[in-house]
Amino acid sequence: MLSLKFVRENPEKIGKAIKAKGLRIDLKKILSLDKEKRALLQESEGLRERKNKASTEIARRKKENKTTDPLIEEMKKVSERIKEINPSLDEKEKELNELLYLLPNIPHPSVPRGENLLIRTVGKIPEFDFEVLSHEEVGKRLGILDFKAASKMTGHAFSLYKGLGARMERALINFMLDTHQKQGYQEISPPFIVNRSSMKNCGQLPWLEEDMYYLEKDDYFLIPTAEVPLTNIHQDEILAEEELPIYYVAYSPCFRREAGAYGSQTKGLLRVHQFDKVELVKLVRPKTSYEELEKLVADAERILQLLKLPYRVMLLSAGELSFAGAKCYDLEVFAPAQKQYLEVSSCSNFEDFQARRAKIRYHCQKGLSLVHTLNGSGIALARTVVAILENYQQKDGSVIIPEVLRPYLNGIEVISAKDEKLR
RNA sequence: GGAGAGGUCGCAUAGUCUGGUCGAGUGCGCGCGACUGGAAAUCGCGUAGGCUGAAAGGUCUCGGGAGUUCGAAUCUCCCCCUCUCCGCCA
Repeated sequence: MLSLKFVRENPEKIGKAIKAKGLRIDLKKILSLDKEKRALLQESEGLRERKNKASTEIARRKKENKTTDPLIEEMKKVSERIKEINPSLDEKEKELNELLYLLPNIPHPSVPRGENLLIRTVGKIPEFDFEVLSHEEVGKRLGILDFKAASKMTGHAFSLYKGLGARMERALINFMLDTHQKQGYQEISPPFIVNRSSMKNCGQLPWLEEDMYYLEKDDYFLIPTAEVPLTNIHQDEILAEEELPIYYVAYSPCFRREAGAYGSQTKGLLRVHQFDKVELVKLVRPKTSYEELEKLVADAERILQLLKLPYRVMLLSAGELSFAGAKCYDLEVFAPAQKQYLEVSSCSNFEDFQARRAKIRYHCQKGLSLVHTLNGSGIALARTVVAILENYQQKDGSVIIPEVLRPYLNGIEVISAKDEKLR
């Protein structure tokens, strides 16, 4: 969320951000509401001042056994006036607050206006002397992916991993957690269900409610990413400066309804309602946050480098930026059978947008300041599996297991249809 | 799910019965200072935030909300959370 003060002083900037993100918000209404609210607040506070003064006066007089009746009579009237004003003040405040929650973050000046910007391409795209199969086909032939079973027990766009498929999934999770943990991220195992305010704090709400799995009985949500629990660990806290920066890593399944996404990229594992992900979250001092963003990207990239998968880094344009993000790099892994790059990580700096909502502050020389929050996938699993199956496939239908994963799989080097025993 | 006890300024607690000099006492912690060769101990001062304001100040906040009252941390109602016991359960 943006501060009201900022909104008051920078309506043009916000207008631009709203336009870039394709939202419809009545900014003028916010500004006029703010004015009205402040006028009412002034009157209300003046009345309260009188009330408080009279109150202590009444107390004193009572002690001295003096008459208080005229004062009480007067205060009855003042209280009535306050009660007259307050409902409309509350209403205005509430309305204003709701509108404020709709405002997106402002893109950082380094964010491109038009197209996404290619920052770098890393790794070699493999060449095949045979026809490359899609991950679905590879997975089906090896018996490690079973979409039919998943759709029977649940529905469309769910996945089921079997045997070495399931074990590779687990290996990937452990490999990623270990790698990041060694880089200084503290491992967290959080709830996968969160309440409404945690979702609001991260900026998932109010715009994306339709994309969330919602547990109506409890007013809870299945997390769309571990960003939500991780970012909320310190909600409503004032941290000591020495505690920063804080780095967290967590594995979680991610639940997304993907409302309205039917038809686009829904084959196989490309877009599913539940996928595993290892997530990185940082809480940092504001002046270091852009430096920290670059390091975050590097930390996420390391996973792809160690897996020896070809990928590219994109800097998202203002239009592609998420609601809460100020700057975001996407990591996209190359999938040969798809003949395209797949997004496996978004690394964003939210500046103080989430921290303001979550009230995460720290003591600094100036007094109190909001922290900056960042997060990035490190990395999303389903599409990584796509990339492994497609990049590491061999002519005979088998798939070589990336070296770094072998220690997590009892040294197994290849997934082959013949090796039933291994599974 | 049932019964009980709680939720107060970093932590621990006082205040709630008996409404008013309580935005709130004390201890610990922390900061500054004194004492010291230096330190410990001791002593003094300071130490929650929001909004508003140039500042002085004003105002709001004692888990959240509603109510009673001239006046609510304190009384009433609803909700949330924590702890203990019981039930259920991996």
